[in-house]
Amino acid sequence: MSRREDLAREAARLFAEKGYHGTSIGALADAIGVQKGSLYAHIEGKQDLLYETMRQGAEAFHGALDGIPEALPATEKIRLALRGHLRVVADQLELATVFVQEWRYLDDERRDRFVAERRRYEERIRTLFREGREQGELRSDLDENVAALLFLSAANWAFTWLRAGADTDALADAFYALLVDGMRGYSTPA
Amino acid sequence: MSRREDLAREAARLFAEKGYHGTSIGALADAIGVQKGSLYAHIEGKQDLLYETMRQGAEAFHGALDGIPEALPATEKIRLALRGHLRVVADQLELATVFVQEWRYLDDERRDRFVAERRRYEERIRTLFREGREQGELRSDLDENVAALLFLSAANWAFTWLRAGADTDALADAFYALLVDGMRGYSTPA
DNA sequence: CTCCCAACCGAACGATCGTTAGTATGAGCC
DNA sequence: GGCTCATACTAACGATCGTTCGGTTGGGAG
Repeated sequence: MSRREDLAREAARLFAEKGYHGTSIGALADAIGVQKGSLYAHIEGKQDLLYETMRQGAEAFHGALDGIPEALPATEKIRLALRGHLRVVADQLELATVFVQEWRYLDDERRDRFVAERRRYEERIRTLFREGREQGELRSDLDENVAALLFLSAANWAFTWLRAGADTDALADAFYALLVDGMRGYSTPA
Repeated sequence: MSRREDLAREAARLFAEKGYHGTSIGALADAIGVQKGSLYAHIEGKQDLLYETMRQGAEAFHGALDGIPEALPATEKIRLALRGHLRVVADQLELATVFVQEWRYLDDERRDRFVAERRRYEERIRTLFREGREQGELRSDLDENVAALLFLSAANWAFTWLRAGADTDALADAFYALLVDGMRGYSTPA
């Protein structure tokens, strides 16, 4: 692993723990075991490290969606999307934490780009629910906006309670079952 | 409104927008229209302002739960709890934003107390779902932990998309309907 | 052996941070 | 008029911030 990657990883760890503004370049240098001035051989500035983290995060989350076969039923794609999202969060908890919490400290231009990327992700999720309704898998009066919002709430909040090593597939399936079948009725009638 | 309350409100606004570490005492003083040294006639330190915000937040959220009659069916209490939570978020968006995002910057002792308060809130929600299951309103195989987690995810994520003035009761009911009846089956069979 | 080059050091920069101290103003009360 | 008290000002404090820069180091390539 290159020194630059070391740096980015340690930065993500500290940003997740103390926040972007709560993490000083000096503290980061200490964590690496180097004088703070030395960091500038690898980065242009502190913003670089935040941006790098966000870029990796966006890639990871979109990548998880990309791995889902287009041909599957919409409900199955929803289940796999939830699995994928939770897996990314658990596998790269610090990355996910920064991704959800610290994006607003990107400088203006980069923040705009980030928000656009996130919108695109949300739209991909919303599309799954619309698809499920239109193809008769989900109830015909389903509001895809509310459904997607509930999905994304569960997904985006996961960094607060998920721990590395958790069985994210089982957790995702539990969430999925609740979303699809509800808390009142009995599970999937045959 | 007292000067101190002005200060707390403006601090919450800035903390919500820029984060605790991203908001300087100087910027806060500017927003009030006063020299930064003058603030110390009203506060002991910057931490005070954060703590004050958290205290108000905890009070608001617990207060919303307190207003729910104990005698109602569990499912109805769940619906009202969701209504209450979203109403607090929409009515005091900046307060809620700081409450969810900035609590980790409290100093150690206060943070511990905050986390305990939040745990208590989560436990109150979990209890509602357990009650619903035990009294036969909700399915007998319901995992109250997963159910409460889904509820709290929707509730805690709301600050990111809710806007002041929204019809939070309608939104809460839409969430509630989805949670209880699911996305697949048709709504409440008669 | 020499040269290169990435990595790092050590010191310093100006800016900004949260906080303190001493003083001034002005309204309300006796 | 004298007194208190909340409010605010000005100036400065030491600490820390992100960043810059000239010099040093050490291992690999030629």
